[in-house]
Amino acid sequence: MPAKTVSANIKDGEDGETPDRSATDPIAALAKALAHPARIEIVRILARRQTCIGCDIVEEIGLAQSTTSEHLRIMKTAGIITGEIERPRVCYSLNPAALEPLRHFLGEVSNALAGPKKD
Amino acid sequence: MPAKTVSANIKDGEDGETPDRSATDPIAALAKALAHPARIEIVRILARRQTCIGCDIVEEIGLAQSTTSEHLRIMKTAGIITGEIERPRVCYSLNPAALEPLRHFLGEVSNALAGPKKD
DNA sequence: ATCGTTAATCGTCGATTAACGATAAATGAG
DNA sequence: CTCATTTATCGTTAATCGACGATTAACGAT
Repeated sequence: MPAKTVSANIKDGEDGETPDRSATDPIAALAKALAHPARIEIVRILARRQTCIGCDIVEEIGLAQSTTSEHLRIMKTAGIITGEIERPRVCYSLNPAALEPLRHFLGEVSNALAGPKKD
Repeated sequence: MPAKTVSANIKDGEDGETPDRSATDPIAALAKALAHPARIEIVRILARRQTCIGCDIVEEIGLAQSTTSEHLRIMKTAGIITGEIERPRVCYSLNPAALEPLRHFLGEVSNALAGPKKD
């Protein structure tokens, strides 16, 4: 049995059974950025008060400042939030557009079983 | 499996700052179950051919059988897929309803910034 | 110039994840 | 019964994650 690793078989546009993760990786990356209760909570906070927030997030989620900063960094990297510097504060805002690929994916999945008679 | 989440190491009744992750945890758990390219790919496969699949998934995603089985287990635990035993095979199916909380959450987030005319 | 506030970063530690091979269980075929 | 097929599970290893405290950087105010 040819055991191929997930990353090893992504070489070029070779034929055969190249799983083509180029489309699935961004979705997984988005899901990963949301895969923590504290980060979901942060998104909720930012959705509630769409005005930028500073260190209030730290207090509200009850984790250490450094830990919270790390969660913010992860979501900033994923594009889910943006941080506008306003020394010495940073105003965080939600960027819902970044979540669109994930939303679209979930919609596709639901549709696939709802009406697969389409061609 | 989620031994200690954020809410686990927060003392209760300390200063009345209980973040209440009871609503965010399920969302994060769903995101976590999707937070891997191979699992996204599996969902895609099952959405494409809504008929149950067996070991074809193993071939299609190109990972070892044991690794694939683990990914299937994770998504089964999250309720995203179901596995009907049909010895010696297992027919996997998608359960889109399980993704509803995550879909709803993403919708809420988008709406929050689209129409925050409420106060 | 010094202090206070706010964020980001570094280093560390324990827990979890992801991957694999090997093995076991269950069943249909010969 | 024996073999082939398919899946789940065990044990292991390397990598990543999540949390924290301590430190640093950048300002505004005194």
